[in-house]
Amino acid sequence: MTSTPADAPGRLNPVDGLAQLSFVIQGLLERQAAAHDLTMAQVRLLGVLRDRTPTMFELSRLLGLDKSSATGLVDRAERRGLVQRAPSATDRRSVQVSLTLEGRALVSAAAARFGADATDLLGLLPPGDRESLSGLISRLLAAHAASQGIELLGTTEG
Amino acid sequence: MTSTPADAPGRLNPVDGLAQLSFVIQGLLERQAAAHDLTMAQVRLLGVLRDRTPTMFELSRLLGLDKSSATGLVDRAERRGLVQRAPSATDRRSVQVSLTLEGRALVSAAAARFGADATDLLGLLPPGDRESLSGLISRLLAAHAASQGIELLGTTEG
DNA sequence: TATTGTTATACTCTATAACTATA
DNA sequence: TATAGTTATAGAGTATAACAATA
Repeated sequence: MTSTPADAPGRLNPVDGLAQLSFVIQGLLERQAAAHDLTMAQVRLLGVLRDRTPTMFELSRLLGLDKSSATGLVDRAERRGLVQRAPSATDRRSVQVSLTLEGRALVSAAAARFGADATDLLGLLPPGDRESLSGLISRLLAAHAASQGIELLGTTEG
Repeated sequence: MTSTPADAPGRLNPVDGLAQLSFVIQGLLERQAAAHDLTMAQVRLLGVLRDRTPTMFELSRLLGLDKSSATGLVDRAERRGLVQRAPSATDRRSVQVSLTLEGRALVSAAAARFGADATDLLGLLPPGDRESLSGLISRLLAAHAASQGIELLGTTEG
C-alpha cells in the first residue's frame, strides 16, 4: 500500500501517487521538525496554538487525542518552555493553553523552513504545471471538506 | 505549519495545500490501519515485505530505523503471526524476514480499503481534473526522485 | 450528577549502548 | 576487527480507567 512494485516508472497509478506524495510531504515536515528538536506531535500542538488559546479539553479535540494524551503532550512542551497553562477566568476547572514567545518563534522558524522545502519541491515543475497543481489540490481539499461536514480550515491535520 | 488561519476559503496557498493534502491522505491510511488493528509502523513493515525478503539489517535501512527498532517491530509482528524469521542460507549471523500468509492477506485487505478511500476522494473531482491531478503528481514525484538520487520506486515511504 | 483535568498504568515505537555470535 | 542481530534501558506518544475539584 505504500510500495510501488512494477508500475511504469513515469506513470504511477493515481492512488499510489497520492500515497507517495503524502509520504514525501510528511518527510519534509518531519525533517524540519527534527531540525528544531521537535516531534510531529509537538509540531501539531504548536501549530494548533498559533491562532488559538484552547482549554485542555478543546485542545484534545483539535488534535484528535484523549484528554490524558493532551496532558502529557502539554506537560512536555511546558517543561521545554514552549507553551504555558493559565487558569480560565470563567471556569475554575479549566485551563487555558497558549504558546510562549519561545514556542511561537520555534514554530515560525520550522514553518518557514518547511515552506522553503515545499516551495523548492513545487519548483521542480514548470510554472504552469505548478499553478495547475495548486489549483487542483485546493479544489480537492475544498470538496473533501464539504463532503465531511464543514470542518474547513485549521484542523485538517487533527 | 499545519493550520490554515485566515486564508481565502477556496484558494489555499500552494504550500498549505500540500501540507493539508498530506494530512488528509495520512488520515485515510491511518484509518484503514486502525481498522485492521495495525499501527502505521506495522503497515510500513508489511508494505515493505510485500515484494522483498530482506535481512534484519536491510529491513532497518528500508524503513529508516535503527537495527534495534526493527528487532522490536518484527518481534511484535511475529508474535501476531504476520511475519516470520528464517535463518540465512549464506551467513549464519543473518536472518531473513518475510510475510506469513496471514500478514499478506492483512496488508492486501488494508491496501484495498485504502485504495477505495483514495479513489472516493479523487472521485470528488470531475474526471478531467482528476486525470490532470494524477498526471501532475506523477510528474512531481518523478522530478523529486530525479532530484534526489535515483531512489525511484518502492521506498518513498521510508 | 456531569464535566475538566490529572494521575496511574500499559503498550507501541524509537534510539543509544552493550552484548553475543558469527565473519 | 568488523558485522548481524538481540537485549537493556530510556523517553515520547497514545489509550483506558480511576480520581479530585468544580459545575
